[in-house]
Amino acid sequence: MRRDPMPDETATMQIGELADRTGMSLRTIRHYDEVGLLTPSGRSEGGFRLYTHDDYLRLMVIRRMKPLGFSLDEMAELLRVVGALDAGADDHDDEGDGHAQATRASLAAFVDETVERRAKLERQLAMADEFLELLRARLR
Amino acid sequence: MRRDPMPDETATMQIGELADRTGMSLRTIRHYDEVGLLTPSGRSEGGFRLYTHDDYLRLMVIRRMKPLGFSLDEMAELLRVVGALDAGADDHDDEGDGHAQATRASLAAFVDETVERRAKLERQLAMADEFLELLRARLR
DNA sequence: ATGACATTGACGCGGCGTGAACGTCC
DNA sequence: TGGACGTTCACGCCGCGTCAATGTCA
Repeated sequence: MRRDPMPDETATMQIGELADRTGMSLRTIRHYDEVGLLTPSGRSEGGFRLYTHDDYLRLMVIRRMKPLGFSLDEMAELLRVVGALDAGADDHDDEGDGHAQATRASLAAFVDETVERRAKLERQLAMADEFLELLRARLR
Repeated sequence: MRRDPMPDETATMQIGELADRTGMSLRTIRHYDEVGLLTPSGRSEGGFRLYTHDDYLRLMVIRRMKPLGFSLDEMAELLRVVGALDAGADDHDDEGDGHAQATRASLAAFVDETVERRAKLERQLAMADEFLELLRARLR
């Protein structure tokens, strides 16, 4: 009934290592815990936050979302939706389950939002270029 | 001794029109006044802020800088430098004036900063794309 | 016992959003 | 005289940065 091969099945790391590997600050990671965006999978006896590889993956997803300007709440919601979709991935063939339907729908909505935000990012890049032109013109 | 042609030399507008034309909120424009980033060129008898076309241009420059994530203080400083450079534009040929030299130098520094920030924006765009891929993979 | 690493408060800050109460007047 | 437009407080919010005092132990 095992699934993964076996390399370091239960390996965990503490906040410092997670910070190094993701490039996020300690404070940021703790803040994500405070608001429930990224809750450590465990704690040591003494109370140290312990993060698994999955936690790491989750944080990397969050990191990729950041530039799009989603609020922490929105990120949490999106991750919840994706998770729900994965959880129900082993459903029977075309078993209606309108529940999963709704999940897919809201994910699709997120995709649309993301596309819009991506477009905005591109416009910002264009503005940045205009600005650079402007500055360089001054320098001759 | 006139310089500009003559269309509406002294025309001014109040904050609402400026907001419409630049796409910035009233609150934002007022805030820029509060912190000294964009001070209205005049006030009406009753105290209404009056903006000139130059004020409009300045705000448009600010707007283009925003995506780069400069702080309001940095923007003010940059605009000051550019202004100083323009003011001294009618100096004699190669008149040393090490003062203007310094101004050009700090402008060049700003250009470098801007290039870096632009690069960061591009990296963010790349992350956004990675994220979109990720989402779409979930949707099949 | 020491140092590297962690913990929980708690305050601060930038850049506005959002009223409320009130004055102006393109 | 009314309505559209403006004014000045002033508090609120988000996403952390930055101490400070203290505890843990990969």
